[in-house]
Amino acid sequence: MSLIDKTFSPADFEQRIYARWEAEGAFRPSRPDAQPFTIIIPPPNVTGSLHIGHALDNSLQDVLIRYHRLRGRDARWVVGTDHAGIATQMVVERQLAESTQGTTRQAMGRAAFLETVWDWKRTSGDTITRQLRRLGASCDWAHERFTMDDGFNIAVTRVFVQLYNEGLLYRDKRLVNWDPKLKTAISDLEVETREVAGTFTHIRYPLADGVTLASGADHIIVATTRPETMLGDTAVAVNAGDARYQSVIGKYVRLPITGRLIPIVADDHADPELGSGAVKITPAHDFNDFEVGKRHAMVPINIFDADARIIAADGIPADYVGMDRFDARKKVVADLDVLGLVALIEAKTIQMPYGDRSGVVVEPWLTDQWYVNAAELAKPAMEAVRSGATQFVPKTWEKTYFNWMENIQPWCVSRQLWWGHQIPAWYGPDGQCFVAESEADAQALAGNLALVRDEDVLDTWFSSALWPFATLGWPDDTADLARHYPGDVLVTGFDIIFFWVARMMMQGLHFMDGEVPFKTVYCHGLVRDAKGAKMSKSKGNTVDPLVLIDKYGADALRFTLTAMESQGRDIKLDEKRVEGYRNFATKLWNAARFCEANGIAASTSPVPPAAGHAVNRWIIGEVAATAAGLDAAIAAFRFDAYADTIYQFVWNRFCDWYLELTKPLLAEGGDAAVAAETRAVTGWALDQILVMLHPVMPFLTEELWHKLGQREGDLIVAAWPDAAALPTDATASADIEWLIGLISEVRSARMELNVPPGAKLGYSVEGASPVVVSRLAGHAAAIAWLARITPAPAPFGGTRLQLVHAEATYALPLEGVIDLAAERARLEKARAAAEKERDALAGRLNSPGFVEKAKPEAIEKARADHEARSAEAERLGAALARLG
RNA sequence: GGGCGCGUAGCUCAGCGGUAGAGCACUGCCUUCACACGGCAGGGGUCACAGGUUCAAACCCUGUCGCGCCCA
Repeated sequence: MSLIDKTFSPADFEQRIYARWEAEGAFRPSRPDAQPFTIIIPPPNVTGSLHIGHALDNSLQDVLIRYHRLRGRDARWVVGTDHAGIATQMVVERQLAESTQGTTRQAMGRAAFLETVWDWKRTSGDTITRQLRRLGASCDWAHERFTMDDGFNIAVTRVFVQLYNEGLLYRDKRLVNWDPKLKTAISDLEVETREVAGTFTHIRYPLADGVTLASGADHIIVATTRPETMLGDTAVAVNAGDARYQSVIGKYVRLPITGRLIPIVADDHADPELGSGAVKITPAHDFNDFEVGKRHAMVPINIFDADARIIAADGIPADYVGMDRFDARKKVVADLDVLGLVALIEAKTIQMPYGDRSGVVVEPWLTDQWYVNAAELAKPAMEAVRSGATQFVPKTWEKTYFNWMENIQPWCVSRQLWWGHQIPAWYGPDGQCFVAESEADAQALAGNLALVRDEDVLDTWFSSALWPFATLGWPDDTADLARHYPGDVLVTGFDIIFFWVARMMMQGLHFMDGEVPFKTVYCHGLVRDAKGAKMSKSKGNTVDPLVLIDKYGADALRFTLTAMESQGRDIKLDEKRVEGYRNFATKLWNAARFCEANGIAASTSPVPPAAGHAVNRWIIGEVAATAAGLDAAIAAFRFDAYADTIYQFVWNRFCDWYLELTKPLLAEGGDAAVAAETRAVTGWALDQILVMLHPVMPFLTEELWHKLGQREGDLIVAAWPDAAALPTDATASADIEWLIGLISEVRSARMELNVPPGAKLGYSVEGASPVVVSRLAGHAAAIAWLARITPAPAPFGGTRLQLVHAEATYALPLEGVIDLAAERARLEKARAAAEKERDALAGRLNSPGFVEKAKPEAIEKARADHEARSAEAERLGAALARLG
């Protein structure tokens, strides 16, 4: 047995312990007959590093995995990383730009660029997985996956081809959100709408052919936040019911600058209440206008290239061509102004779409892209949640899920990037499309046509959506799949319900014969700084979990995040909390040192030792209650309750009372049998603490587990206490609660009267029931040790400290130094409190309706409490009377 | 505009129908033979506001005010 060091220093053992667990395969012990418990990790970006959000997400998952592993289940935490298409490609491109050569991917070519990304993945790809190990995450590393490994590539291709053949995935020309910086299409979800200060430009469009409005005006005023798009206008729309414009429907306006004639059409999109009631229609660059254009069979006029620069479209003057969209905007307004056509420019807060990765304004742009029929796939995904096959925790997120799913749009899955799964589609010379799992298969479909493969790759989330089954070997029919699909719980942030959770639901149900990918989705909140601000690098308020781990230990960080996780609410992380839980770890460490120094060692059995002494019987019952509380917390996904329950037990019960109450029992000269029993029970209880705390503080508990004695195996695979099977003793419990109450009363009274802490006093007791008399005798040593009072029968009266506890009155002589006024004040205060409660209870008992309508337990309790408070008030009154 | 959530001790949060809780912070005492990253004791809350339901409301219902998030 090794001695427990005087100082608790987590850095000394955390990494050593983790390495041993991993080397021994402890994260996934062979349990072929056990019920599986499966969690799939939200795969972190392969080139990322661990941020505090990961720390939270993975701490919670590890708590669940370790708990169920301790409960004997075949716990498997499926792990791996995501290739993170756009994010990774951006990182590598930035590096290329900043490198000495200052090159670009276009200059390198696709093959060379991809080789560079793979190199980067190989060199930095294990950063995050190393950091997850520092956190203590007990993942199944032996089967680590990557969304671009060979097996995953097969799965992605299979899914793409099958969805295509089922008509659920198709190529279409429609407006997409185009990111002119990244030069790729992005999905609706990757667009974030921001409110920015902009302008609303009112433009006069001259009516052609001499027609006029009802007002006599020779022009129509339209207003726009994006004047440059007028170069691509194909119509002006007015509402059919708008009297102002009746006369011009079907007529034309002469579009300024371009000189084109465009029709005035009637369409409900034009709202008479808004602005002039007339709107310009640019089908190629506005989602609403695109729909208007379709209704009126207009041919959209695209005015931008991929960089959002003006192209030589119909009627656009040559001096505009090649101009950036924002420069073009200024020029359009200037040119219109020269023509006298700018009616008004007003400042206005406008909603602008931005690319979430690039941060530039997204352009609606007409291109050919691949789409998934999400609305169709969403049907079973919604039904699965409605039926309860998959449940969200907290339940409120189900509403969010339904709300989005019910309004789901076609999912644009093609990206004009290089890093990712290249789309398995080939084109013939005339654009004929062949979708197949391999070029050979495509060629077989195409016959003799020369084929060219689609250049684009798939949205990263397309592959992430397959994570719950592709990681388990799909499309092969594997044993892993049979055993671990569906997963038990998915733990993730609410912010990726749409991106990821919903899509896993859709793909999982579709490709796994209607089986959901997971039974429960636990959504946690965001980690914010201590003041509640969102953490961001630009604000400089980020907290690096590894810095906290270095400073306080991984266990303290894990405990903090677990304790602060109360069902989905955002976490405001204050380093003081981490410090506090490090102190808790230290407390337990020192308690274990104390045990070791007192000859208390590892217990040999999960069954509690036979115990006769009340304090020992009591602590065994307390362990049972704690285990039951922890079981309930896990069942309800109350991580905060889990942390709180074990914290209170360890510190406020085990350390503060049990270890203190048993000190006299272990003292020299005591009953050897009782001492032996106490050592055995203490060792057992400490073992149970280590087991019960292990899911949250795995390193510290494993270290102590071995320091306390020879073990057959590691704590990580030890046995969780069976709460229902542990003996509880109500009598012993009442006994010890009485004892704790008495000691607390005595201490409190001593403090209030400034009795020197070390002073030992005698006491007399009056009104003690036989039970109390026997308890006073039985616990005399503990009372002497902790309350510093010993029996010294003496007549009541005179200058004594008096206190009332459990219907008995105790009197402690103070050798004449008692401050009578202070003692009187103390007793008065206690009596007033007792009387106040007594009266409140009487009021309730006498109030009409209470006795007739309240629950019997409530009435019973009120009566008992009333009686106790009355008796207490009387005894305190008697004590006051004796003071004189 | 639609939806969701939150306003409880100085701070961060539990509690969600039967006498207001925790951690931190604060005050006092204690270098007592596990622990000063500690021990013991203590102060501090008209549970945002206004109505309603109930024998009983921090808790349920309605409304108001304030704050946050998501979607359009």
